[in-house]
Amino acid sequence: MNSELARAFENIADLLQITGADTFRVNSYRRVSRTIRDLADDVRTLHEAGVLQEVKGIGKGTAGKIEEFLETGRIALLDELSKEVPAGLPRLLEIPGLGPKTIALIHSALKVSSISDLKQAIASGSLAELPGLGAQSVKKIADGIAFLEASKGRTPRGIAWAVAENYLTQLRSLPDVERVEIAGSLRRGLETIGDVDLLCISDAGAEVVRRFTTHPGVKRVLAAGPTKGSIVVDLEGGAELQVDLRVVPAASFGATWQYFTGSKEHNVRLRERAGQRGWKLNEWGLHDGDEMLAGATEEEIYARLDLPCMPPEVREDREEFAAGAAFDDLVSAADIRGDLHTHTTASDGKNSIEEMAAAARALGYKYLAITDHSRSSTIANGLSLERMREHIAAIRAANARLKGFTLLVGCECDILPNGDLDYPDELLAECDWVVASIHAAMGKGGRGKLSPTERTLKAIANRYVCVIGHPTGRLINRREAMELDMPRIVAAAHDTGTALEVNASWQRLDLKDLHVRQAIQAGVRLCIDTDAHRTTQLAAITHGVATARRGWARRGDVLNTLPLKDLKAWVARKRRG
DNA sequence: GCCGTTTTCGGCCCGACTGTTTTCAGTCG
Repeated sequence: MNSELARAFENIADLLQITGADTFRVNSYRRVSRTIRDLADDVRTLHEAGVLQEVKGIGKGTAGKIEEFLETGRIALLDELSKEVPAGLPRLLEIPGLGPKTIALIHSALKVSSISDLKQAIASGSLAELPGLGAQSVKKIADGIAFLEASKGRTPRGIAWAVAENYLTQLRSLPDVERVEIAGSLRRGLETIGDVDLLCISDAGAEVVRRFTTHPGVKRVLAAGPTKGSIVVDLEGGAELQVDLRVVPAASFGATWQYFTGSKEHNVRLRERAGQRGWKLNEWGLHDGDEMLAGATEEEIYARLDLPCMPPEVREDREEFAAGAAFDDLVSAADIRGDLHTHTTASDGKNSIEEMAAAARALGYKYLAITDHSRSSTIANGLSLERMREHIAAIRAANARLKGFTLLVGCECDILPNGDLDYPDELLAECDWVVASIHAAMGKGGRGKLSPTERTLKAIANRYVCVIGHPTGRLINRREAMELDMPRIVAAAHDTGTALEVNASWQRLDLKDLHVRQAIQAGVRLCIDTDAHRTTQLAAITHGVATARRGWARRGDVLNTLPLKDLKAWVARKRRG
């Protein structure tokens, strides 16, 4: 219900924008849309409790429209706007470089109402003849269409991260470059990225930008000036990704880093706060008239505004400005003492038990759970009862050869379509650690089959199950999450003391940030695990940590920050029930 | 459309860049 309503308000905002409505009114609808999407509770619940208008950003007008939607399934304003504006027009807003004013112009002057119409108008030359548009603008729009069609939406963070690291390394090797950092949504830990933002301190801006834009991997150069360079690179599968570089003086680095890290909504709040004190905040610093109050570091900017220094992952204008919000003990990668979901060659992994253990040790871990697939995951070479018993012995033997590091015997046990676990309790009892996951039959259930929610609840009720692996089953940009009743699952996890996983694989990031927040607010423990199928994937823990931090997870919320002794005590308590 | 320790009207974040202009509008982050 929430996401449906959020989409409706987003549509209203798009349509209003094209019809030339007041920007502030448009922004109100966008804000309401985002607020509803982020809501932990169902809007219907809030409506029935009569507290809808207590939510910040929802006023009399939008509350009325929510009510209208709940009662009739429609919103009259949206219906009217949809009649007025051709269906293909809002899609044009997605074209970079093309905004509402130009869209309104080309629609009224040329009857353009879709991307294909627009392409024709470009080809025929009629677009270039419109007032205010010239050859350059038309080229920019044509490039924007090409980019939109190639980029296929947002880039998963794992892919964007690799691109960013490549350019970081290149830039850091240049002379006259003092510092280079990642900004933007990548720094904030988002699961998908629009473009990569890089920031550097240097006195030789033009030369740095020249080296950046002439790097062998560059496909197109969008801009190249003394302080800014912008390029497009190719990704696998024909997709493209934009990378922006900005060069700034050291005195402004903190302000610019803060500014280009965003989010936009967070920055708006921050500048409002500066304004309330009679100051001005921009990308160059925090100013009182001509006097610069802060700018070299982010810490001093937040401090001058009487705020805790906010970790990038919480800068979303959710509740981080609320009084008393503190972020000192958010979980960090350095807190993680072991990985509790990994695979070996015994099932579908690429490395041996010993190799995985060595790689985990190299990361500074104290323990590692080997959790290969259970018998029903035939496609993943799941282990039969007999093979699992041999595997248990092999893990124990490997562990006996290790000093100062512990291998835990585990399994990733399938949750079957009827909600039963794939191994009998006697075998689960022989394991130190049990991950239970759904891998097949992820549809709705029905015809006597259990729903994913009911299957998960049944698994949670088993005392040997320590954690539910990748609970929603989504694959970013490839497979939708299962339809789960998350409040029920979170409540059951809390009641039974079962943990929920934050799967750190960048294809999954499951639980996602908002679910993390729901879970920890209910007092549920998390495990941040990589689900590594090879040694190199263990390092991806950072993506899971970022996701957990976006959900405001503290060190104490995450089981695998515990020393081994405490972790084992936790398992023992869970088994006693 | 939302909001209020300048509170029911009149604000609502800010600057850079670009391309088309001859003083500025549109777009972006």
